[in-house]
Amino acid sequence: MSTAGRGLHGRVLDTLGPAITAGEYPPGSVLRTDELAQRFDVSRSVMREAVRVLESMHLVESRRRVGVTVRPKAEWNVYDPQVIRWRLAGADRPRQLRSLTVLRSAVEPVAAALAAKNASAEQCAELTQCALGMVANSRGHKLEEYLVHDVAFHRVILAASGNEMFARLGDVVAEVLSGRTHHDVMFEDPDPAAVTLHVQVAEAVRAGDATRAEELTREITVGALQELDILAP
Amino acid sequence: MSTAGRGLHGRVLDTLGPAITAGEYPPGSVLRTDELAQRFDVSRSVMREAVRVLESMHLVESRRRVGVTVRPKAEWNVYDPQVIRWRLAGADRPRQLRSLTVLRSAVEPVAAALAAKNASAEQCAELTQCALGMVANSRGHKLEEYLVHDVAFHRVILAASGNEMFARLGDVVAEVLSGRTHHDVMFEDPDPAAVTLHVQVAEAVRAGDATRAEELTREITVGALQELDILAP
DNA sequence: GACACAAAAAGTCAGACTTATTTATGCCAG
DNA sequence: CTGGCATAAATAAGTCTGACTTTTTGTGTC
Repeated sequence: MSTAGRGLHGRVLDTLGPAITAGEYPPGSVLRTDELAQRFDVSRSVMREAVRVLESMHLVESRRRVGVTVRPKAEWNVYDPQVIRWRLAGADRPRQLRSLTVLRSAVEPVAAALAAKNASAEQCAELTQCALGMVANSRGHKLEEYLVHDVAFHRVILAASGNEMFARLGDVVAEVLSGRTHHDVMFEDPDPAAVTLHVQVAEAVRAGDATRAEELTREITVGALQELDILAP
Repeated sequence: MSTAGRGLHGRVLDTLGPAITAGEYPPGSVLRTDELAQRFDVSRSVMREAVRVLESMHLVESRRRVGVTVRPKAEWNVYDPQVIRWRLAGADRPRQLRSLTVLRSAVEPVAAALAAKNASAEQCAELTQCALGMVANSRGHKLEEYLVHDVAFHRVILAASGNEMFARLGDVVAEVLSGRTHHDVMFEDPDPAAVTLHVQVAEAVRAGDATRAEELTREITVGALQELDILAP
């Protein structure tokens, strides 16, 4: 996955992208194309292509006579899937995971409400399949199988909302869920209450009950927030 | 604004980007770098940089021996500000505006709730200033002045939430509000009820009342949805 | 049907040249 | 001597060209 070896400029990005997003170069740092080309042992043309990509992500700004300057974090295109992956792979992974989980808590309930209104018969069936798959793997250390169905479930909800902006957050949710299972807090088996909620959401969507689907999904996301101790009582 | 004349490759993107996002090239269409370079009268190096940028936006995919193929809309990085601008400038502007408004309706209430908890004294003051500016320009055909304060208001809310993902949606909200004033439905003067709601949100945030700030903001975004006839009663 | 060959297009590189921008210089006036 | 302004130099990105490499696909032959 990720940029992969898609050409030499991809290799350069694989090390330069994570370095910048990790904050190794403070905002305002100046890099020179020629120097970078030497450092990575590539031609200037290749390095220029890499810089152009970083520039399109608003990670850097290239100006004549001054060089390639690193932009402050506040200007980065933090919704770029590549940037998200780089940051999740880096040191501030926990902070990133929190931001994304909060975003989920805002978006998914609304998406579920829309899905209840717009989901096709196929999508309803798929949703039920996913929920059943979660139930089937909710006990007995089958975390990987559970994760697959969990990710699929949320992807279907977001896609069924009919809103393309929501649909494109499927990858983000997948990263968050995957991260929770693989790196962060994840108990032996998933919370049975959460599993039940997913089943109920599938039912609500099939029944076309937008309010109920939204409320149930909100409970799911609240649970995700609590797992990360995001809560001000 | 936008990519501007930032080099020759920027010029190329200014016409190629809008063309692709407008759907002029159906998904799967094949472009050849050399041909494009000739068409735009630039060198292959410049053309390659432009293609790299389009590739990083997931608008196209470059493969050896086959060429530069246009990706299906579902794979585009629709959160890229540049892509958003291109699409807003094109034919499916109405659809795009609807998608973004729905996104707003999901995000802004949650952001307001967080802002009530996290906003600094300066941000509270700024928020009140914006609300007052909206009131002052709510009557007498001062739409431009009103817009400025409206945009600033929502930017402060999103920034004060303390969540970077929310904060980066400031530009998106600005585009939506600006679009509403300049191109789409906008009555002689803003809805007085909406103006009042903004003032009340500012008060709620200052008072630290998260629930009230969230509910009031939800009313604002519901109004925005109604303006675009997004409602299934 | 398997394998080898040929064509096509992107990918890479090296070097020369252009252009914009910043900084330093130097001149004249106050 | 100092301040400001025009001019010149230095610098790094930007651009172009042409030759070469590599990968992938399609084709044709055995």
